[in-house]
Amino acid sequence: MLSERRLEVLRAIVQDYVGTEEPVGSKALTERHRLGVSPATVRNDMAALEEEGYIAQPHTSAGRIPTDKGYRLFVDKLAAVKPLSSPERRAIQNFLEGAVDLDDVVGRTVRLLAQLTRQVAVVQYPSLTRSTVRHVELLSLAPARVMLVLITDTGRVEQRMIDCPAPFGETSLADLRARLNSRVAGRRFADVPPLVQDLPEAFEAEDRGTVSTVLSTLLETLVEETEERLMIGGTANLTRFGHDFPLTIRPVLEALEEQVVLLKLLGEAKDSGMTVRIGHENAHEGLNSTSVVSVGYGSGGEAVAKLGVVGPTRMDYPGTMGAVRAVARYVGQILAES
Amino acid sequence: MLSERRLEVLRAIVQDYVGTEEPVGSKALTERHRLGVSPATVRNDMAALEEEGYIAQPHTSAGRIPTDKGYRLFVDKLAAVKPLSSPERRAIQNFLEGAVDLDDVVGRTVRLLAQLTRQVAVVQYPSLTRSTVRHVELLSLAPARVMLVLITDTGRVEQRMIDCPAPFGETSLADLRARLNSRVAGRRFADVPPLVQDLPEAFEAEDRGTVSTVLSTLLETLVEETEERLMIGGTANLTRFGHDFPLTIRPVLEALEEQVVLLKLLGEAKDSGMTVRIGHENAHEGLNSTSVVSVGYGSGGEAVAKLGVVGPTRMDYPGTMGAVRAVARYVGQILAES
DNA sequence: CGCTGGCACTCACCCGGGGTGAGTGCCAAG
DNA sequence: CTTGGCACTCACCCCGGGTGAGTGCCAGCG
Repeated sequence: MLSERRLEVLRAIVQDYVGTEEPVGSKALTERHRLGVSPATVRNDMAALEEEGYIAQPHTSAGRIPTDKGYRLFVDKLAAVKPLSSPERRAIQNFLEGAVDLDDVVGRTVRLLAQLTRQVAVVQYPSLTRSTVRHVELLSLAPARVMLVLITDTGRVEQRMIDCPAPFGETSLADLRARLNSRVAGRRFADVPPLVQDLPEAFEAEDRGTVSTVLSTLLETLVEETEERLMIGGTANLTRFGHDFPLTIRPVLEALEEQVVLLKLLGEAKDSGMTVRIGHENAHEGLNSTSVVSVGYGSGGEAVAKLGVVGPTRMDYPGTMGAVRAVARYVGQILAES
Repeated sequence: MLSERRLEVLRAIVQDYVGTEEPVGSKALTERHRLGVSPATVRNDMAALEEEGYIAQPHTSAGRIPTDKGYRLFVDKLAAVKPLSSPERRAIQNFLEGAVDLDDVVGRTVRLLAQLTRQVAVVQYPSLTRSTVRHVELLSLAPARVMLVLITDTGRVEQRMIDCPAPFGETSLADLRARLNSRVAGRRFADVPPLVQDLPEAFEAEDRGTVSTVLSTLLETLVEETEERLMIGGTANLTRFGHDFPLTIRPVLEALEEQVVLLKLLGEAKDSGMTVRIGHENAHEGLNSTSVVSVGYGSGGEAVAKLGVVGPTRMDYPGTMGAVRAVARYVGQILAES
């Protein structure tokens, strides 16, 4: 177990390194932090910390920098989430309140988060699995061609084109539309399948094939669209990454272009509470020198999606966590109101 | 007027510089191109080209690099668009044919273009202005609340929530829906306004307010959504930009995040044929060291949107132009089929 | 036993200088 | 107009010494 002071030394190292981006030495530490001990003592502590793997030196006779393990200890034990100032909070609220539709909410959120943290922001669209159906619409575009439109309570609209096995009359269509809506409107996606299972039986034999096709398309949509979309922003902040750009930044940009990777990234995070994944804790190789701070957000008490930021492992964790948490809360509020 | 040979020298300089990314000198030129003259002669030509502003030297006693003006002359007079090889063409077609919906088409196109050109690709969603209305749907969500859904021939769906000034019955709604569709279905957006102007007159006095509201919302949607969306990809290719990254890449990333900037960028391009904007020809400051190659694409003979790539002024123009043109053609085909 | 000051050592970083070579401009001759 | 020759420039590379921040170790002190 590390002594109290050694933890204090680690905290000081992390703070200084995050500020200066340069390896920090024993003398500088004692000057900038009131540790109450001499550089020599700090050196001993540093040797111990290095022994335990919390810090490392880039080359002999240079200062120390925190390792992933060091950052991990820092965020777990040493860092308090830093709340935002009240002007900042007001700014957030004002900025988000101007949104006119879901795309706009997500767009504003991503820009806001990128600006607040000065890092890359990632915001997942509210997920459909936990959403409810607001309305299902069926349109006849041709005798044997129907368009299915699904509207969710989060304001998302999905459409599908359906080729029917047999011509389908306007009256049958209206009938199906009415029955469908009375059964599924207001229901959660996951609850829909059993509710519509027996619907074909209510129709004439000649229409049953079409009804089944429509239903299976609907269920498909519910499942497929659980594969969520997301928006990213603030990639320009990657240029503040380090001095050794090309090699560092490239894999990150590549990873950020793969929505699949990002979705997996957010998916790996805990469903409730804030998650911080540091450096090599991220499965994706390109993100081994980045940290991901993410949190769920939602309109009610329940989280419907996640948002977060991606930045260098050398980031201001307390500040970033504070910003992420605050933004998530306000977005939740906005969604609940609309 | 520049002599034939001097133009040839300029072409050689552009080609070599694009290949090596290093200033090119007189001796290297004569060695790599069969110009039939000595380095000394080339030096004279280079001096003349520099005098005219087509090339410049980064510092005294270094080779020359083309200026924006030099590239301009190159693409206007000296470069032939390079057609793709037939395996490439087949690959394009195969890749695009797998698309399942509009988002997918655009997504695939952007990835394809980024990969082919190894640059940043920008693809605009098919625009609504030149599209036609496939169907307008009205849904009653509450007595005085209607949802308007607009479906276009390119497969795009837009929805708007409308608060009615007075309750609106199902029968009136059905009536309006029918009249609306019979008038506007199949029409181009721009032609819609005069066609619906007199519609309120066909309704009872109590419903006229609502009908007007619905109509104005529809017209608003047509106009507003002319503000087009777009998708970008291949930003990781920016890392191949130059050796002096941070300063070059940052403004470009910033510009790429602003959809408005990109839309303006594509908007400035000619409506028909390929447009190449080189370096300072781009209004936006952040893109002063980039070139933009763009072209319109569409399902019929007419262009409904644009796509293009953004890359360093030092790019392979013939190859890039060939790829852009080919992709635009195939996307047009795909859109026409669906 | 832990803290402290002292001390020798390491090593990245910062010059300054000579050498090298690619490239240039100019000129006189073909 | 082209060409070979020539002197000149200057970015780049490499080398070597000086500097300073930082380290590890150790002996002494509370």
